[in-house]
Amino acid sequence: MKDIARDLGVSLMTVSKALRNHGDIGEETKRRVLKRARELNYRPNLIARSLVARRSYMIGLIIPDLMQPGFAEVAKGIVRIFNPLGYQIVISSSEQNPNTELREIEALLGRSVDGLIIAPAQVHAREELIKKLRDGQMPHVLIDRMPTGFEGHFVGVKYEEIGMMATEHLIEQGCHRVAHLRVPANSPGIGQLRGYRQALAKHGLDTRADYVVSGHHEDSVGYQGMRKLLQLTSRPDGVFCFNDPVGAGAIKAVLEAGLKVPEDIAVIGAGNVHYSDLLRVPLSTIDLSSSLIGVTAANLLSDCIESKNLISPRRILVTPRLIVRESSKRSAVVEST
Amino acid sequence: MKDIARDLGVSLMTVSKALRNHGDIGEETKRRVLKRARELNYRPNLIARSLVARRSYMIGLIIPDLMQPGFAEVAKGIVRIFNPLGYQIVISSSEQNPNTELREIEALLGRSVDGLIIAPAQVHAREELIKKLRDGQMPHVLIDRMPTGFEGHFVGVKYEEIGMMATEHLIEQGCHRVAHLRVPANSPGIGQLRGYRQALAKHGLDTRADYVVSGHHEDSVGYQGMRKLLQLTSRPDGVFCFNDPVGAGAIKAVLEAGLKVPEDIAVIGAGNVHYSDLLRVPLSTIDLSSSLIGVTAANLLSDCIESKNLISPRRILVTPRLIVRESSKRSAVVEST
DNA sequence: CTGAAAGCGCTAACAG
DNA sequence: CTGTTAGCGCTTTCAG
Repeated sequence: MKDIARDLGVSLMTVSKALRNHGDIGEETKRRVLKRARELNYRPNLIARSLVARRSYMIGLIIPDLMQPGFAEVAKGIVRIFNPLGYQIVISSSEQNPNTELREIEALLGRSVDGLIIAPAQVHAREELIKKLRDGQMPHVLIDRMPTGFEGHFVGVKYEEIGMMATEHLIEQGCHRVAHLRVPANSPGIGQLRGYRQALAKHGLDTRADYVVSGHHEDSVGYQGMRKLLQLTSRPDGVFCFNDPVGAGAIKAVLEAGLKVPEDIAVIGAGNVHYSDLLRVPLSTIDLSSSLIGVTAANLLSDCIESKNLISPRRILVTPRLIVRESSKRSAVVEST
Repeated sequence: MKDIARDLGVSLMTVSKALRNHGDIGEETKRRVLKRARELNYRPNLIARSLVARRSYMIGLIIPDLMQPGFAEVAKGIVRIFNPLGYQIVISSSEQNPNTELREIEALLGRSVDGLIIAPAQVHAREELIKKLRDGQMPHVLIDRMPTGFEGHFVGVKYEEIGMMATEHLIEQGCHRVAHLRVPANSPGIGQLRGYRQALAKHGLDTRADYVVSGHHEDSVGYQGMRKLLQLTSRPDGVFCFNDPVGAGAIKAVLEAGLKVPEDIAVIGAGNVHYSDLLRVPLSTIDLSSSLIGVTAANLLSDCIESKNLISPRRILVTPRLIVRESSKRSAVVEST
């Protein structure tokens, strides 16, 4: 920049203004500056600009795990909104660890990002997290899980509605003994369980404790949990699974036992991972619109950043969508009976 | 920082040094500074630090698509190496578009990232890309695809070996008519095709043009392509698929036609996406160790950044690994015959 | 329309 | 061990 000014015999300021076409500048001068800049392959130093402008045009994103398809989708949605707006995304992974999460937030704040989007590692967020966010003046939006005690912007899914929708669908397909395979201790899981119970109550069905099986690892709970259910004297005829991988595992267990899906046992998952269509039995599921969550959160955050006066906390819940595939399609059976 | 200095009656420099425990500082003074810093909830401004240190502790990462499981895995590997080293990752998506890619590189350079990891959008990279990277003094590593004419660091997979390995496996399982379903026009695809042909040649089998079916969309080529193959008078008895989704589609088509996998037609994919085990028929595959690619690239880049004198270009090829599941397991059949 | 002065928050290099 | 001086690359403010 100094070089350009020297070469053209004008002041630094003139160049600076020309480069940002900041009004008050001669047409002719501007053209000359721009031309020389291109020749010199000039590239503005965003770091310096950030320092004085107090605006970094960076957004911090913290998620528990990049490889969980849902979060990758969320991230993609966010990138798609912010990149064109001239923002870059700084991504960190909390690895499901609240301490790492806190450390990464700290690092992002130090970088003076313009805003923060966080998918919290835990429902029971450390008080520090809540406090740090509340007291700081950093715009932020939480997504996916809503930690207890948090009062700011939030974008998520109606997890209860997922449970409700899935369970009700099974009931409508003629299931009378609906079980639930779950991974406990996270906000989605709790909401889904609640929805499951509500649906049962609504249709006058019993909630049996042994029909709810919890496991710790997504990978195993579907298969192992289903095997447990199969041993019950009063075997369930429908299973609502926490997510699609669990559902896939459940189907595997049912088929291995020589039973049929959905005739003997109907199965539904949640998340609509894109391969659900290719399973042994195509899996019915509830679509969570993760990408929409990302987009919505990004737009909300962008509003917060632009608007001078702060926006009062908004809670946006995206509506889940039922997707019916083979694994729960019993209506034909019911009709022909 | 100024506040701390004032409060303690010391100079700015003293504070600065204490904060970074930069030798030459009194134990006592240091403790006092650190204490006051904590009280004031001081957080160093990394932007300012970057400006003078000419080191941003940020790494730029550009990938074609966050949602492709392979790239998410790569990204995770990179994050896992760099976060603990105090680096943050700025992520951009090229959306498979060379222009966007160029624009994002430009943006990242402007931010003075310390290094760049790029999974190029195209094999035939724009000359601009090559030139920009070569001429700039920005450390960089390319991954996954190696653009023609590029001469810097590269980390990828031996795509030929994938084709070779998969095809040879099918042959060893007793297949004599091995077909290949592919998505053309990208570097992995070309390498795999070459490996496929080499394997056939090595075992004295014909390469029939109608056994190689190309499609444009991953989602459809597996299913549609397989249907084409099934109509051939001399039907193949083994199919090597470009990746697992294609393989899953192929299996679907075979089963629909009333044939059995692997007895009538054995199928193998590539990529080892984690659900391959849950398909109608568990899919054999070649594991690409995407995570290892990320880790390797990150380590290499980190070396480049640390070392003063530049490292001569390195090409690292990760070795793929055969994973045998139901979809290709015919040996039992062969043995019992 | 153009430019001179001051400073963003921090640090490297040296002098006390 | 501590402090002074200078400046990173850019922008804001205000005076020509």
